[in-house]
Amino acid sequence: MKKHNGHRIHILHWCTDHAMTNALADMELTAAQGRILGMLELRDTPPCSRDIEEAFHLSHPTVSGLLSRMEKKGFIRFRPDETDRRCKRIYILPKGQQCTETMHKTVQHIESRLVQGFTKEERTQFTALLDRAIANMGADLCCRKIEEESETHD
Amino acid sequence: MKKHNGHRIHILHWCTDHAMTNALADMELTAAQGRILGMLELRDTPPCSRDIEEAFHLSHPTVSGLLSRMEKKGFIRFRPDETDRRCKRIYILPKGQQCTETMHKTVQHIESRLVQGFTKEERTQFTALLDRAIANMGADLCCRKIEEESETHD
DNA sequence: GAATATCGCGTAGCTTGCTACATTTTTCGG
DNA sequence: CCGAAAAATGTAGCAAGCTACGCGATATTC
Repeated sequence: MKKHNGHRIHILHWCTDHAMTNALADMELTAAQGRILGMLELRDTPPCSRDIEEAFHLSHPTVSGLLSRMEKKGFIRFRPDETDRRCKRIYILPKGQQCTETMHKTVQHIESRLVQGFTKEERTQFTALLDRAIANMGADLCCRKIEEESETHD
Repeated sequence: MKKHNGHRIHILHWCTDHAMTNALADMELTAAQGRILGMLELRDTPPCSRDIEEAFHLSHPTVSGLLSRMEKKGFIRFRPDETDRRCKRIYILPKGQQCTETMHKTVQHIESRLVQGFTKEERTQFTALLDRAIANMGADLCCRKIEEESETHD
C-alpha cells in the first residue's frame, strides 16, 4: 500500500517484535520482559529500576509495571538496598535464569534471519545505512529527546 | 549498548513514531489517528472499520478504539451503510479534512529526513535491503501471520 | 542542625496494541 | 423457507508505552 521507508521500518519492527513474542510465549515471557531478563543476567551487580530505565530508554512507570509482572510470575525478586533505602535492587531468580539462554538464542536467531541471504558487503552496508538513518533522525546519542525540530515544513 | 540490527530497527521505529507524534500533537491527533485520517482522505468511498483493519493490519478492537476516540474529538463521523446494516461507514469531517495536509507533509518530511545525505544509489539500496529483510522475516505478503516457524534454534 | 532540593519509586489515568467472547445481520445450504 | 455458517462490530480484559503527580529518603545548602 504505502511505499515509504518509514512504513517498511514499521513493518520490520512489527515482524521482529512478533517473532520475539512468539518465541518466548512458551516460557510465559513477553518480549519486553525477556529483554530485561537478558540484561539482568549480564550484570554482576543487581540493578535497580533506574538502571533498567536508562538501559532501555523507558519511563519508570513502564519499567515498574514490567518488573511487578515479572515478580508476580516468579522470574525476579526485589530486595531493598542496604545503604540506600529508596531503591529496591532486582535479583534474578532460578526460573528467570533458566529463560535467559533461550532468550539470547532467540535474539541471535532473529538477527541471522533478518539478514539471511545478504552478502558480507550487504550486511555491512545495511548496518551502516541503519546507523546513518538513526543519526539523521537526531538520535545518534541513543534515541530519545528529538523534540523541537519537526517544524521545518514550510 | 546492543549492537544488533534488530535493536537498530527498534530505535529507528521509535524515532519515526516519535517524530510523527510530535508533529501532530498540536492538532490533538496521535500518530495512529493521523495515519487513519490520511487514508480516509485518499478514498473516494467511505470505508468501514474492516477496510481500515486490513489497510493497516490492525485488530478490530484496536481500530474500534481509535475510531471512537477520533469521533469523540470530531474528526470523523459514523453513518450506517444503507444496504448492509452490520457495517458503519466512516466519514471524514471538516475538522479532520483540515489535518490531512499537515499529515501528508509530515510523512514526507520524515521520509526525507530518514535518508538525508544518502546518495541516489544508497537510497535505492536502503529500500531494497529493507524489503529483503521484510521478506526474510516471512512477511513479504504484507506482514502478519509469521507464527509456527520460530523454533529453528537447535 | 534544619530547610530545601533532588532522587527513586509508586499510583492514576491515558493511548495503542492484542486475544477471546458475544451480538447482530447477512448469506448460504438443504 | 429455515437453520447454520460467516461477517461486521462491540465489549472485557490484558500488556506495554507515556505524562503528571505524590511521597519518602537522601543530599545539599545555609
